[in-house]
Amino acid sequence: MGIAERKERQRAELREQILAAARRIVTEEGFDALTMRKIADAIEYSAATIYLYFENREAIGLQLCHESFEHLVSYMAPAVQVADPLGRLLAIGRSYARFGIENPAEYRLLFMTHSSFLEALFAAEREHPDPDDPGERAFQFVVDAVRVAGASGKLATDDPELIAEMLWSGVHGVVSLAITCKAALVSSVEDLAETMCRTLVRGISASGDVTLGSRSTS
Amino acid sequence: MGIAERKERQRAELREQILAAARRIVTEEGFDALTMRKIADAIEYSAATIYLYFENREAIGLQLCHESFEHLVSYMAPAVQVADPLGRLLAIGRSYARFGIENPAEYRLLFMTHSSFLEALFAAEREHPDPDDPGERAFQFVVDAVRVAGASGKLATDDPELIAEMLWSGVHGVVSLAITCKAALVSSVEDLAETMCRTLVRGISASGDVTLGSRSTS
DNA sequence: CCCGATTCTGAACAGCGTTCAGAATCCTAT
DNA sequence: ATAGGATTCTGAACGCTGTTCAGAATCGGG
Repeated sequence: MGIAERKERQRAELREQILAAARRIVTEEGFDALTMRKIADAIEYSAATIYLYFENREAIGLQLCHESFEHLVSYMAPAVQVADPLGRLLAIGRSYARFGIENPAEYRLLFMTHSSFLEALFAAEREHPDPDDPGERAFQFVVDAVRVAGASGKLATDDPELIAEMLWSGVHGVVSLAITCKAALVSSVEDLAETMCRTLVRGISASGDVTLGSRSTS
Repeated sequence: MGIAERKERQRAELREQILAAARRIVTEEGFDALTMRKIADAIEYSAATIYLYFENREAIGLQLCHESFEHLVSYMAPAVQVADPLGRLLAIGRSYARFGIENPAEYRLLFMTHSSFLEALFAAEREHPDPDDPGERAFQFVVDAVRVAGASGKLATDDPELIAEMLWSGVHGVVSLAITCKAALVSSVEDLAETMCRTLVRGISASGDVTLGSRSTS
């Protein structure tokens, strides 16, 4: 009964084609420009067909988000190799910023979309907790790093989640502001991100002066 | 010849009605929900009439932005009364965050809209420089405060604009993240904003320990 | 009171997400 | 081989969007 397998495979393939077309459009023109009819043209099917594979436009965006979260994690993961607790936090911040700068469309989709996919993702996570969820992994990754730094007595404060969210917010601020309007900033995104990471790490460290690794330590 | 005056007054009044209706819709439902036909219903004119008073939907948003910038400045202005340079920076950060938290729709319109009114505002500012422009005033306000702190020798670094933009980015990160998805944050926006302001000021200050004013110093 | 200028509107255009009846295809069972 | 049910696909439509424009209505100076 290889027929059922083949049909399922074909179904999965078309689904993948839809996602590929959608991702291309989002990357090139942004999520607002993602149109069902545009996808339909790209895959050479009618627009109505897409609804046999995805509930609606939102569902396509959500799936793209899941994949982009994996992408983000792949940027941040290497930071665990940095042994020094504060250095690791610095490395995480830098890699997060680099992801946003190098993949603005994905970043916008993940963290800056009006309909807020993040909201939907976190709601889903709350209903069906899944430690393997990339979003959850990414956040826990930061919290853990803060915990390690706290345990080593190098932090001035002791609220891992608060500090993790502050670090996230700080770098997010740089990236999102740069994406929303580069014109409003005189400094380069790179300088801004680097300054932000260093300042935040310096601000949370127990001792005033911190030995900050070289900038290439991303 | 009071007729011309009256006509002009009536014209200005209708224009104001359009803006008032638009502001109400944006505040209650967000900019995406701002529809020409919705405004038309509210002011009891046809949708086409609006185009006699504004070039397009974007122009209405831009005008609302100008007014919201004034609103933002009114939040930050009192911070000049804080004499201590670092305390003033702290006060500015707090008041900026408070504006965003208390006026999320306005904040979103100013700094988080896809079409980026900020971009348009800065482009206009660049063509016709106007020191009285609220946006320009707001940014210069922060830069000046950083300069004062730098001149008093209380800063570790010496690049006023870079530092100003980093401070802006940091608080913007907190506010925008909270607006995009409160659900993703465990900490309260208020705690996050306060921690961010304190950490950033601590991070840029020359001496490690900073005497931070009480939280009510907004 | 006329007539040009101003002000306003209904209808239309092209585009959007989404739905649905029906056509087309495919696979199974006889 | 073929009948027929399930699956897959599509064209047309609905209601919505921003915007344009010809023409109607009003207004005010001469």
